[in-house]
Amino acid sequence: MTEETRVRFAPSPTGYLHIGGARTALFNWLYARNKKGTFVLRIEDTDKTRSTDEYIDAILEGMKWLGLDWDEGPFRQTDRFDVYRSYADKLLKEDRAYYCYCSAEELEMRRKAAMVQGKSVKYDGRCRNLTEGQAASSRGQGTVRFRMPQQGQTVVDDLIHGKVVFENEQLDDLIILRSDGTPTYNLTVVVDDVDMRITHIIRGDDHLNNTPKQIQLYQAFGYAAPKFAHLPMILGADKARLSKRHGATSVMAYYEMGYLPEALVNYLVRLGWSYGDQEVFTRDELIKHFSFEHAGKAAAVFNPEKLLWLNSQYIMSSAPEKLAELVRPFLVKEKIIREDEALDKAWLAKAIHTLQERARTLVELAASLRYYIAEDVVFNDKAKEKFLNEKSRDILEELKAGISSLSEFSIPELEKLFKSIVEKHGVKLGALAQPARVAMTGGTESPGIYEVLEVLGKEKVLSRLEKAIKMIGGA
RNA sequence: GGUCCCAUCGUCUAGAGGCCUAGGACGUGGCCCUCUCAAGGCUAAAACACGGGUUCGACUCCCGUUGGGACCA
Repeated sequence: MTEETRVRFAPSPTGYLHIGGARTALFNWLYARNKKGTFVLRIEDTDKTRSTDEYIDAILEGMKWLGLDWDEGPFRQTDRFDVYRSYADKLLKEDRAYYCYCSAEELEMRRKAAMVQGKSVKYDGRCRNLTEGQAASSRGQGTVRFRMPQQGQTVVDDLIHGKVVFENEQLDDLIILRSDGTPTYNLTVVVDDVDMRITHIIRGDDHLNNTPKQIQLYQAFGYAAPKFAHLPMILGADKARLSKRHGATSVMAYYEMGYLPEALVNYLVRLGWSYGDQEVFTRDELIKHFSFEHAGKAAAVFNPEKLLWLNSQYIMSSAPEKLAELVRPFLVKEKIIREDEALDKAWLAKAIHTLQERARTLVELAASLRYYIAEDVVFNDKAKEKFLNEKSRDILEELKAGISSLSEFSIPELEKLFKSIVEKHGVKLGALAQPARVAMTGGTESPGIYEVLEVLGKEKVLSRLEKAIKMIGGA
């Protein structure tokens, strides 16, 4: 019987869920779902000065929006200080760890000296073998260091990079407890991963160099090291690590900009993973096909253009009824409807159906819904000048007359009417469609004119034509 | 500075020695469709960092160089 797969996402609540974190969470989630394993969420909040509850909520919110549900947690490291302490005590008792009384200033000086001499800047082991007497003199304010083996090699078994070999003599006697007794990152992460029985550690490759030290800690505690998968970093256009100055990095900022979570997920997963030539995936396909065999090793540049394209693909293929729900907050935000205003769902879906292949985001969708929903048309000056003038008055009059006497207000009937008017005047369809379009929408870009008219309905169409004709007359 | 990682079009990537005249996608240009804008279709330009090996044969394997990145901080 094979062991259950257990993975975890372990963010520090020192900021919102950002793109890089979301990608790490996503790969963990996909791996867990693919293996029918367990996805654990752990909040690494030991840095009390920078961690806040607000950020914890923000991270959970981001994960929920992306649809990354976890099976256990969220656990908080601040609840577990006693556990870390007991693991450290165990190492101390077994002489796998020792007290170190070197001050931060001394260490800094020696580090600099080592760097100048071109030597490895690791701890020089000064307090490694202090006698009881030597130690007793300053006991109390020391840090606790892990006694790293100095011979042999440590091998990281990585699902993406293969076996990565480190010489143990390069490994530092890392500090596991600070002089105030608080645990350090390398201790908490190993203790938690041991306690939570994590089988696969999937995280950014900025942690690869910490891994051999953690493996040694695992072994000191008497456990076999888990498998690792170190994901490449996500970079900005300038190839520097993605950060605020590259624009939106918070996941929820993409919600605000009108992105669908499916699009972001799809984009993020393709950043460093592929499945042949396929670009667009359903969630089930992602879960089914996901594996580290197709994961890349190289850092990837975040490309907002491609994300936007993917979003437009998802908007195009979404059910209008679903988009109607999703676009609502954006309609409110754009002040197109009031917060308590009800809209006819079927009608809204019909309107959206005409717009979904021209809106790349929900924000754009909301913006173009304005001319369907709002009472007054907002005219674009150039469009008005070009198409609502003396030249178009007669033909618009005729259109208005034709429409009011139409027995059936439908797309085929409207099309017939337009064709006959155009034929009679000996002009191209555009000579009628464009003025009509401006009269209906205020601008020159819209869905097909018959669709626009049909969505608006006879009454609104007639009143907008009336208004346009009046505007021309008054000019 | 030491250690580790990485390297295919501008970007994301396919490629597990002959299938490569290096494929797809985004973006960009052109054409078609067309009532506008989109969508869609067709099409063009665009890459194996460099140098050595190994091999009958290297984008693919090995070594080095260069360049990027991470960690130690």
